[in-house]
Amino acid sequence: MPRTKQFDEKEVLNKAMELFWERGFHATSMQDLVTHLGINRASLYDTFGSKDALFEQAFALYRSTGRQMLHRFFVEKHPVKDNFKKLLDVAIDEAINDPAKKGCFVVNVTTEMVPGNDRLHQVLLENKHYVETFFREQIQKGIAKGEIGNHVNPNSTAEAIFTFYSGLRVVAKVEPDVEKLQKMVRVVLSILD
Amino acid sequence: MPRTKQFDEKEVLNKAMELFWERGFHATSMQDLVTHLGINRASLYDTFGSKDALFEQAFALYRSTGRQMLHRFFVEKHPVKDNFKKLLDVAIDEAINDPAKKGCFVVNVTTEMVPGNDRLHQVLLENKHYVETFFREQIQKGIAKGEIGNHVNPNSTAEAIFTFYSGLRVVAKVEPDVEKLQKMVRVVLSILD
DNA sequence: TTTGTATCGGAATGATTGTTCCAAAAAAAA
DNA sequence: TTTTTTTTGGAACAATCATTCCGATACAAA
Repeated sequence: MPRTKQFDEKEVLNKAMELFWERGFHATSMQDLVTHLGINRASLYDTFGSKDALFEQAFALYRSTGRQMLHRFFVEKHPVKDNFKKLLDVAIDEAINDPAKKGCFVVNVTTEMVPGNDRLHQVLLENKHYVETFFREQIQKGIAKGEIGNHVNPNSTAEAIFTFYSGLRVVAKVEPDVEKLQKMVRVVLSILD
Repeated sequence: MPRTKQFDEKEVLNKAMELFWERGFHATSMQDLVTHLGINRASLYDTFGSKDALFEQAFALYRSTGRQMLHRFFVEKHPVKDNFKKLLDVAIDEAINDPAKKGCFVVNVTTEMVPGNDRLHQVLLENKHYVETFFREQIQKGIAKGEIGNHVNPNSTAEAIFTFYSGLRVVAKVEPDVEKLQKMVRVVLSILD
């Protein structure tokens, strides 16, 4: 009986994610969204609820796809350090090739919404622990395989890489210089030696 | 002849800096500023011009005091690595002891205003080069004094520390855990060995 | 004390904010 | 074709946005 939706919900959410990612929560108005998503105001509210709810869903989509990519990078048979290098190299490529200079949505949300939004703060904390745990496990595998010396502290090193990664996505916004960034990554990854 | 100002301009600018630093540009309204600074709306516009101009002045104040602190940390007679450690330790202390969790104003401005504000982007680029140059010079001094091995690349290592520092101030917003942060710093500073 | 000028408090501006509402349109089922 | 349900377009909402304006106030020089 109901009329069919004239737009693809996932497609629209993707566009909303891009806009929030680029401009942030406060600098993106519902009018901007209506214009860029190409759907009606009422449809936007009917489908996603509110600006806050839409933002939350857009951010959830980003983290979800981010985790999928993360797992895709870490190929079991490759040396662990190579996998980390790949992860950082892709971050550099993204920074260089994105004319919009969006950076990392997670980092952007951290600096914009903490303090002020406890709900998102908790999401960010969970995300941090998830990624750090993943990194730690990878380092432990590397140690077990003999690729990484057992003098390396898996916990602190995982946290260090997570932190450096966050910083990389900030500074790459300011100066997206491939060579500088790559040389820098090489220096930092020496903590795995 | 003119009536004397009933407020200290520097004091007011400091309060404006704190508010912008904590909430960011877009989430801080002129009404918020009028309320928190304790001065009149008209006085605010008469003294600082506009919201944009006030923000720019507040951000300039932050960078100015930041540079002063930077130079104060690096005591010539101390080992260079100790000076870097002190810099990062103070960043940790600030993160732990600031209940407002403001983070770093420079990082916040980077993620909020780039892309979108070319003027601030240029300021951020200049700031990056300034700090990186300072770091590089310190590392070169360390090498000259024999404290740091000459296999260390001053340029890339300076950039790496700048990047890690930026990341530190992001993740410390999410999880201000002293011990974790300190252990992490120790790991990263091993790139100077 | 008078005069001239800048500050002050607060109202008023027009634009934009997020959100709601409603009549019209459209599509699937009867 | 008729009925039913939802989407759609756009107007309308009150609140808030940055900014301006003005009469009243207050202070320093004359």
